[in-house]
Amino acid sequence: MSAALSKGERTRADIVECARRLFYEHGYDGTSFSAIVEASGLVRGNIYHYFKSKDDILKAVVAQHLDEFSALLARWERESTDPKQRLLAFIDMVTGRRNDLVKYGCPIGTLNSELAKDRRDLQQGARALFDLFRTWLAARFTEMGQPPAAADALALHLLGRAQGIALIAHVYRDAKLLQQETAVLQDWVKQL
Amino acid sequence: MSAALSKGERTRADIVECARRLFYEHGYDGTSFSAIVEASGLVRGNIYHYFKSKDDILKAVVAQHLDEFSALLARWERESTDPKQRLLAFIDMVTGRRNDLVKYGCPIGTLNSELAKDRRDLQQGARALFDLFRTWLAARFTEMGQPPAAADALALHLLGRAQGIALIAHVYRDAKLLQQETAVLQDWVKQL
DNA sequence: GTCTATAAGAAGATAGAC
DNA sequence: GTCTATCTTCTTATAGAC
Repeated sequence: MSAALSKGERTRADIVECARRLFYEHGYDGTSFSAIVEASGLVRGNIYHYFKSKDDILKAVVAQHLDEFSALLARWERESTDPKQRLLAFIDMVTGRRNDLVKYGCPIGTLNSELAKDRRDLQQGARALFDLFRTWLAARFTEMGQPPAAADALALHLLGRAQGIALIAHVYRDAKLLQQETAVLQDWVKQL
Repeated sequence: MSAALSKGERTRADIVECARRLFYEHGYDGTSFSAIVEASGLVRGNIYHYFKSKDDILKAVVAQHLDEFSALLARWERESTDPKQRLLAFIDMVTGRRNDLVKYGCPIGTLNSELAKDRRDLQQGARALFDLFRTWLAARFTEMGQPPAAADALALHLLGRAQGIALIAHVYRDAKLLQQETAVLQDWVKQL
């Protein structure tokens, strides 16, 4: 439950939301500052009033992602107490977002992949999004009786499988491939 | 066995090799034309004598990749007639290249991932690199008695697993994670 | 908090001399 | 085939009026 936003806070949130969508659809480097200007309906100077640089906007976008995914993970924990069901909720997210995944790839994976090559400073922040899922998934495997090291390995395994599926589906722009592979991943979870 | 190259052909090949390395290490968009100029030791105008645009250089880089990977696949076919051993050769490539994979990601995966967002024209050419492996891997599953549709699905599954491993290892810059996950993938192949 | 104007540099690409 | 010089456009960022 968040408090009502002041005008300034609303403007700031609007900028972050526009940037989040543009960064996802076109990549960080592929999104010019002017594109954010146009999408937000504001003017250049105004945006610089809220953020001192484009890098700064990305940091806010990553923070927003962290908030939203944290809320999602909390919801999955509320919706079921069975660790397997919780893991399946993770896979359901992948199938549920298949249209965007096919068009733009995984928002976390493509962002980290882009930043990892030449913007390691920014990637370090974006990697927190991986850590969020990695930790949460590992906790589910711990619930299933796995010791810590094995739980972390299984979490990374699942995360990697999901990333591979998203990448292949993105490269081939094919939702059927995504469905086909998530089914295999579901079977893997069920037989654990 | 290739014929000796003329001076012009050598210069052209040098440009492609410099660009290939830069595109891999810094991404396509992250590599400026000036960077290719400096790395090749030539001057701007000279490079434009061989390629009419930066996009054109990328197409030549993709073509070179296709040549090299085709040669690699042919070698794996010579080195063993057992389909499982051939699949394991594919995984051995991943572990063998772990240092570069950790630092720069998969040359095929990161290139396609970058281009798929906003340069679909170029990505279409780069996707041929995925098709090369997809077709070759599917042929191995066919050798193992799988019908065509299943062989293709298994090929994409293996390709996706390898991509996921490369991405995770790249994001965390961790060769141990790569080793850990390739071991799991080897086990999967062996139990087929 | 909003806006205009502009700085300062880097990008890809071209023309034309040698 | 090699080179210098330049064009145009786009980039992020800033200064300062209102």
